[in-house]
Amino acid sequence: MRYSHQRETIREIISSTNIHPTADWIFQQAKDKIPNISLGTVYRNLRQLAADGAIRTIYDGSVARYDWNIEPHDHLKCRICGDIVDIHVLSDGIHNKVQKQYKFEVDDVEMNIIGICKKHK
Amino acid sequence: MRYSHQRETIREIISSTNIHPTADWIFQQAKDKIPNISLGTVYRNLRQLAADGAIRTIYDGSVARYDWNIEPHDHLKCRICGDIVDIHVLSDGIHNKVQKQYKFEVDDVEMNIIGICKKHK
DNA sequence: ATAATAATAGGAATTATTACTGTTTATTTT
DNA sequence: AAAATAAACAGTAATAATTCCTATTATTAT
Repeated sequence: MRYSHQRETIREIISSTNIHPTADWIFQQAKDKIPNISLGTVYRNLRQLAADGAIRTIYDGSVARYDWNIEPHDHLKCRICGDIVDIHVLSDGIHNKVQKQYKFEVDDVEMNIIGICKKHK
Repeated sequence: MRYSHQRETIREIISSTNIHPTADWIFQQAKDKIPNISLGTVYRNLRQLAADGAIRTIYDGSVARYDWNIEPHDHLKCRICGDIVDIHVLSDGIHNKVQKQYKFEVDDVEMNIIGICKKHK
């Protein structure tokens, strides 16, 4: 993958936040640094970075969000404020259990816990 | 919620399969029974049935699928054939752990395990 | 410095989903 | 049983997220 200023900018934007931004949020931020960057460029690079394992794609309902944290972890999503927080609750045990019990080769485990965060209850 | 023939047909179609169908698949099936049913009707009823707790909405990447199984359970998704299978691996322990550790009121836990099923490895 | 080609901007196209509107139909009231 | 009410409908337009296309630009190897 050849170097590109646009891609590096996108990578930096994602790395700088914990909000698990959408493509459009990233696009808005990127425009401050590269005024004529296009949305297609953002999407193409997000796809490439994810394929490359540099970032992780997470799904919030049906909209894609991006996470710089590529370590195995889970998400807590508040249905009042929409905040998504990284947590780690899943043990590696599940990975092995599924592998054996269902003869299923596990590549990725995505767990999203939806509810109400402490600020809103 | 007033009775409707369309809604009952949609409910039956979902109940009759384990493939976790998309709205469009349900629409195609429904047309065999009600030739002039419209896609909007399918979407409206899916939303109502889900809000009512009669069916569950699951997200396969960014497309919505529907599941008649409303008991707590998890999903195994094969990235070769796309099949989604219901499993139950998550203990209630996680629910309680999150509740206490993060003071987060858990409503729903969605876990999707992505990998390769035994037919394809 | 030049050639080869990956990446870009800008816009059109696609896909999934929701919103709108005049009509139909299930239920309630008379 | 007929009339009134409003929920649900079909058909279509609109929206949102994402991908595709094409002529141009930028990076890298020679």
